[in-house]
Parts: sequence; structure tokens; C-alpha cells
Amino acid sequence: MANYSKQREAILNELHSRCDHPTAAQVYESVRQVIPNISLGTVYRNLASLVESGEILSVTVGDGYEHYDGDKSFHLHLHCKCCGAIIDTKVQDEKIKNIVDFDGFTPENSVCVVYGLCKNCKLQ
Amino acid sequence: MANYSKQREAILNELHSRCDHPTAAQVYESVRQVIPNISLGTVYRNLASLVESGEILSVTVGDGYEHYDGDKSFHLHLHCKCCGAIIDTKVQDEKIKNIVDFDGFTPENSVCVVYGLCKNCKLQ
DNA sequence: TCTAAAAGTAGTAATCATTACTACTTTTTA
DNA sequence: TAAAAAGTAGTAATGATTACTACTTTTAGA
Repeated sequence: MANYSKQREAILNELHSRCDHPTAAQVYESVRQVIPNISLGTVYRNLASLVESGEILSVTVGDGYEHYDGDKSFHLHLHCKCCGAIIDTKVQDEKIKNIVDFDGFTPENSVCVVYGLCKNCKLQ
Repeated sequence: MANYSKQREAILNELHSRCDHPTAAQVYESVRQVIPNISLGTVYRNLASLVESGEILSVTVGDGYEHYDGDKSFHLHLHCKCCGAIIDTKVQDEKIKNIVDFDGFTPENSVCVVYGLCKNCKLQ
């Protein structure tokens, strides 16, 4: 089990206080405002352990960076291939089970990315 | 528009002929049986252009490799955190739209990964 | 409280999947 | 055909992420 550390607490707080999907480097830049000499390796290690323990999710959209999400509730990520935005959209949680055949698989977390064009980019 | 090349055709054939989700290195190993001196860079370049053109999908499950999928139909990837298996499961396509609020977003492709335990690993 | 073991950290070096580059080959178009 | 455009093999470079080490913090038991 993981011990307490103010670094991990600060990283988790940062992810809970924002609604976007920052990369490790972006989390590092923000947490440095609170713990100036925190190291980038510490950010990576804690993000990995938080994903491992299921406290946060990691999201990949194919831009070469891993993104992190403090919102564990089931939702889709709409990734605009034009502007790169990652937009959250809720799903009616209880209904998803009716249309998916899990066949004995025990789901814990999920990360769904839908690629396409956002409203703004579609108009341009 | 992309020109024809036997390398890209072989890569696309390979992805269409298998039901798993190979990495670039695994595609390289297979396609080498057909085109022995194909280069790994060519595999990467063509996989990227096939993803770009929407002919295949890339799937990330957090194991450090990008995986590729020749099946573009909407389905979920069940990723077992124990054995690492990636299991496909169908979704009743037309029903998904009723439970997701796309709010003007135009979806093109989607890659959904559900993390958890597969039937076998659950029993052990 | 102490105190030693366990876990975590900062800072730096190393890794390695992926991308970029270059000289050459294949495909396309007219 | 022939020249332009696109693609390739082979190799070098990139850079996000991971590993390593000496030091610090946390934890649990006396």
C-alpha cells in the first residue's frame, strides 16, 4: 500500500481541481506552484501509482502524450482532430450495461475516445 | 492522396487478416514474411497514414505500445489488467447514440477501452 | 517519544518506441 | 517515354518516460 506524501496529495488535488486532461508535464508545471522543487520523475511515478490504484484515469488520444483525468465517472472523451480539444460527455451509466456484452469480464474503469470534429471546427 | 505501394497493401492485408491488436513491431515481423527487406520505419509511416485516412484504428491500453486494429466497426476493447489480453466486444451500434449526448460533435471513429479482469483471471 | 525499516523524493542518467533524414526506387500523369 | 510526385530502406536523432542513487519522510512497534 502506498504511504502518504505531500507530493502525491498535491498531484491528486491538482487533478481534482481542474476539468481538463493535463499531461504529466502540465501537472508538473502546476504542482510546482505549490511544491517548487518537486521533480518531474516524482510526478510521473505518482501519476502511474494513482492510475494503478484506480484513483485517476489515463487517456490517450494519439498526440504523443499521455493525458490524466481526475474524473472517474463513466464518460466519453470527444477528441477533435482539428483543434485537438478533448471534450467530456456524460453517458447514462446504467444504460451502457444493456448494450454491451461483457461475457464474464469484470469492468473496473473505462476510457473511451471518440474522434471527430467539434461544433466549432465543423463550422469553419 | 496516398499513392499505391505494395508495402502499404501488405500492412493493410495483415491487419485485415488477423483478429488481434498487434503493435507496430508485431506487424513488422509478420509483413517481413512477405516483404523481407521492408523497413520498420515504413511500417510506422504506413500505419500512421492508415490511421490518418481512417482505414484502421489505433488503440492504446497503457502498456507502452500503440496497438492497431483493422476492425473499424464500433466495439469496445476489454483490457485485462492481469493477463494483458485485449478482448473485443460488440455494442448495439444504433443504441449508443441514444445514451450519449454528442452536442454538435461529429463522430468519425472511436476507441473505447474498458479496464478490468477477464473471466479466466477472475477465477484464479 | 524514540528508532529502525519501509516507502518516497530530487536530481540526473538511461531507455527505447517512434520520428526524421537522405539517397534511391516506384508510381503517377500527361 | 519522361519528369514530377510519392514512397522506401537504412540509419541517425528525438523526446516522453523510466531507472537509478543518495538522501528524506513516513510508518509502526517498543
